[in-house]
Amino acid sequence: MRTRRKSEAIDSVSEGRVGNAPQNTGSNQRRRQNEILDAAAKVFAERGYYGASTQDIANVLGIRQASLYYYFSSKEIALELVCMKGVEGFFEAASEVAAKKISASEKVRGLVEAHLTPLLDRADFVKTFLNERQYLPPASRKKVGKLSRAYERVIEKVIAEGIANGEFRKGLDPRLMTLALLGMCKSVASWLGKEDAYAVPKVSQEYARILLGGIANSGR
Amino acid sequence: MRTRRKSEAIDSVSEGRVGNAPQNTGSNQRRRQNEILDAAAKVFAERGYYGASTQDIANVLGIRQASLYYYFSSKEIALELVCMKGVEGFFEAASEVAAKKISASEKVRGLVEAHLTPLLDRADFVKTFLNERQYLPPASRKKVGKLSRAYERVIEKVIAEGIANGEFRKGLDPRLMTLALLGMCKSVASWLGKEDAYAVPKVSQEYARILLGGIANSGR
DNA sequence: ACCGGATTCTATAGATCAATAGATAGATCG
DNA sequence: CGATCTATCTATTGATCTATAGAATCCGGT
Repeated sequence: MRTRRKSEAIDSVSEGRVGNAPQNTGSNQRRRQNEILDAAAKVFAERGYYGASTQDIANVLGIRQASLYYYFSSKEIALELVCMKGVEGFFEAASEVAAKKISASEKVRGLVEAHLTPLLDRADFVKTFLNERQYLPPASRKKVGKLSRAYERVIEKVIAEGIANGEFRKGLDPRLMTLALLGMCKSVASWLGKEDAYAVPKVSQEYARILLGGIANSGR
Repeated sequence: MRTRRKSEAIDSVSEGRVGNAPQNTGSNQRRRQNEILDAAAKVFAERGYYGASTQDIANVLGIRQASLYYYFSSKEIALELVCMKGVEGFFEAASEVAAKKISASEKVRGLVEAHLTPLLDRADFVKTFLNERQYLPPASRKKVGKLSRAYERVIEKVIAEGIANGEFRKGLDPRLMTLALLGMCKSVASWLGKEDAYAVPKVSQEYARILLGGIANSGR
């Protein structure tokens, strides 16, 4: 069924309760919700939002497909939550780096590292955010996009700052540079773990170096 | 229906005939096939392979869903053809650049340009190749992956060559650098047309400059 | 041991999807 | 004018998908 809504099931995300389940005495429910989200993230990251069925998610958990709906009122809401968890932290981490009293170059290093580090422990959420957010319903996409754009603006500002203080070259376009940085980093999610010679610390170090100094042999 | 096959419909791609249609007197059929492919590419690029229905493709063309099967025996084959058309040319164009008698730096510039230029007139095919090839059935994925890896090797070789002749710095990892270049370029497909301040020539010039010299203000 | 809420299950609705079968309109050519 | 080929149509099949309804089970507290 594509669109049908009549019960009092909660459709939007609010106060951690997502769906029509009553709150529990302890935090068991919250814990279980996170397990379900983990499974959803895994399946979304692996097969894409439309390629993944709610049945697939249930299979990961070893429960029945319908049982998912005790926790989530729709597949779309699950996607929204996974995407939010995939993007949240990016803005904060980047803001922290940007606020530090270090050179713009060092900030760029920090930004790359901050972008790649979440791949270590939340890869499925990050990948889903990066690749599947386009399939969110408009309202959710707006919410996620807002966070996303704020994050981009932090990066742009660091670049602009570096240009202003002479650290970066004059003609550089902050927006285009931001897109370049994000593009480079985004693609890491797709091959990390497959290209097993490369782990996050090495990649972030090397990528930052490329962005800052290029590949040319300027030394000696 | 997911898997059903019993008629003599042609399942694999061979000699331009894809499906069970008899060949035409003229090239009308070939032309029509390309129109259908264009529509499929458009829809795949827009909504993803699983997010796009054969009905969507038919709607673009103004014909009935079932009519598509006169030209293509399955949705998967259409995806394979779109992906092949999206990747074909990359290897050749890159090989041409690599064979030129120019410096490695100029080759990198040429490689970036060669990667971004197809976005001008085949954006939907390229996007589908980049984002949807993962959903190909194993046999097709292998075929596409082969071309894809050959392309990557051309880039790696240019980088390695530049390191060997001292143009690029010593510690540089050709594979990682290739992934960086491809990542940067791949992401362009997702925002080109939306970030309307940037067109392909400007982007490829700027991206090549970032890769080669970085963003640092080394001059003066 | 029992009660009541929490959680999962069975069963099914209703919709959509890819693909097939066969009919039919249109063109081409004798 | 009739025959054949081309391209599209109508109609349908069977699978699969999201979501709902309501029954069954589990489990902690008393």
